[in-house]
Amino acid sequence: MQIQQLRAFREVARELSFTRAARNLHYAQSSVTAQIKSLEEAMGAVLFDRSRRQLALTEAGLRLLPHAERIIEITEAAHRDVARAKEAGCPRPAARRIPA
Amino acid sequence: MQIQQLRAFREVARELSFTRAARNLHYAQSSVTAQIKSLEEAMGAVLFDRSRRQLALTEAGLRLLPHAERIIEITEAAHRDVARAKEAGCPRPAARRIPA
DNA sequence: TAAAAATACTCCATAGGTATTTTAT
DNA sequence: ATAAAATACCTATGGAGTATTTTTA
Repeated sequence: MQIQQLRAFREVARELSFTRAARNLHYAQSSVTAQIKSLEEAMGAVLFDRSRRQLALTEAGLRLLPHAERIIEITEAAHRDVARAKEAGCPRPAARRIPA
Repeated sequence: MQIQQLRAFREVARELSFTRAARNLHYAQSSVTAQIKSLEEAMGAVLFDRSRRQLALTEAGLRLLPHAERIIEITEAAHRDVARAKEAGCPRPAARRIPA
């Protein structure tokens, strides 16, 4: 499971379209297809029902989605927090006491 | 930022040793070094203070760690939840209505 | 017919390994 | 002198693209 794949997954889930998701994320359509397929293999489950015209999340996909969103949120928070470490004065990293 | 890198990062943070982390995760030492370096580039910050004998987390590393742990936890929860979708009866995925 | 997804293929980047060198005690 | 981390190097896998085919309405 990769964060990048989760972002593609979330976008496809939102758009219910591989093609539109690809456009939004600046990927080729085939690349999004490959990312979802790879994610499905990692999860051991099919995430989208492709059998009808209108794409739909499967049970497994529905279960994965909130976790994917949470992970993406946390990665963003992590980036923000780490970026803030640069502003904050931290003269000697090793000298810091670890907050409980 | 990749989940795999976060796992390596967490292990190095725990062991305060690239070598031991590599052993624990069944990687070559150079591979862990590369993963951390790549993560550091992704985060735009040095995560470990390598200047002394005893490895230590930097300010940025300290800030990243709880996020890394959280993300790893969620990936595990995601796997569990998706796996449970297989036991649970889900007769026709497409028939499900998407919860608002 | 027309759209969207899947597939075939190509290319290149990079992940991981082994072996070696550098560094810090 | 000795651990440990960094580096050099090599290989193979896979990620991303273009072009094409298949599928479904």
